[in-house]
Amino acid sequence: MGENLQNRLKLTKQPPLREEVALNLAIAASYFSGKIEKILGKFEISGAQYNVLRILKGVYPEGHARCAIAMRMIERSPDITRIIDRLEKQGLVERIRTEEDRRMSITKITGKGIEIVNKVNPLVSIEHAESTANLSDEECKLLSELTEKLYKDMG
Amino acid sequence: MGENLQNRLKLTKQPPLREEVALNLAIAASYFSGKIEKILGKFEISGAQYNVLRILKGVYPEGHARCAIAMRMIERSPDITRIIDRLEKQGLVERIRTEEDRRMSITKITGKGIEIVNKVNPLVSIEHAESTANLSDEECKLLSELTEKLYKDMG
DNA sequence: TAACATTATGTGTTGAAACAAATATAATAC
DNA sequence: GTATTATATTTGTTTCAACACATAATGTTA
Repeated sequence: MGENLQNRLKLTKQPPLREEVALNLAIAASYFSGKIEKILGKFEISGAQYNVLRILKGVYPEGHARCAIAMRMIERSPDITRIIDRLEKQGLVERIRTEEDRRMSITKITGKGIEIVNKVNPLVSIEHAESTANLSDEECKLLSELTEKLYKDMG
Repeated sequence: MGENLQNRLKLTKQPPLREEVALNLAIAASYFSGKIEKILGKFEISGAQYNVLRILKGVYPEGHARCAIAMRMIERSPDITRIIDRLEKQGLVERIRTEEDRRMSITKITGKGIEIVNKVNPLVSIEHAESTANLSDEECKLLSELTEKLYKDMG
């Protein structure tokens, strides 16, 4: 067992290899998201909200239906409606009802929403660079490949 | 960019290397925790609760103070008290007030708690093995080392 | 075209997380 | 030995997430 895991969780006995990976992955990811949420807190948006804004900015000036957003979320959330509700209340997105399919409500990012993402993105980039400073480019690529392999054929 | 990431998030342009790592890490970890929480749901406990039980089982028949538990959590939670409240209500842990330091409340896992962990652990092990089936032992070790490097010198 | 299934979103409710402030005890400094 | 500071936990409050169910529109099929 690595000494970092040992220090972090104060484990007394060596966990099986495939449990150790899972633990390390969870710790690393939680560490990352904590850093990012701290940045987002300054702008009074949550990680989930930022995720939605990031997705909508990608298709601006078009919008996305709720289910299209749900598919693209990093952490899948069953309750996009409420996340959009809050973003709408803050004036960061707007809902549009289309005539083609009146079930759908298309959500579009507003100018104010774009502005926030434009302010947040560089800070997030810097944080990512700093958080991964212990890894070389080669190691980053390797880590990307290994994690992608993990979720490859999962629903 | 790997095609798995491409498929999962439907990205149109290549993100910078160090953002790609962060995305992949978050997706993989979320995938893992989703699988585990599905198992835990059958026993009506949350991931955080299981985490506490796992920690307390490690020191049984002794217990831990609240802050000792907090330090050992995989995802750091500012609100262990409430998690313990709920576990206590379910009869899975008990609180003991020690005479040495009357500020502290020592939490100990009960027999019923141990029973649940003993039922859950094998299922979690199997899930971990299945979830990492795409990786060889060597790749698992590598992934462990890389993720440990990430959170190494972080608070 | 009426009936049924499917898809897309919204609502109601309950339980849990986040953050700040409060309480209680212990350790330290003077 | 009292005042101050630090530590350990709990409580209050507000916001957020999860789950099931409800509503509405579309698609499909006899």
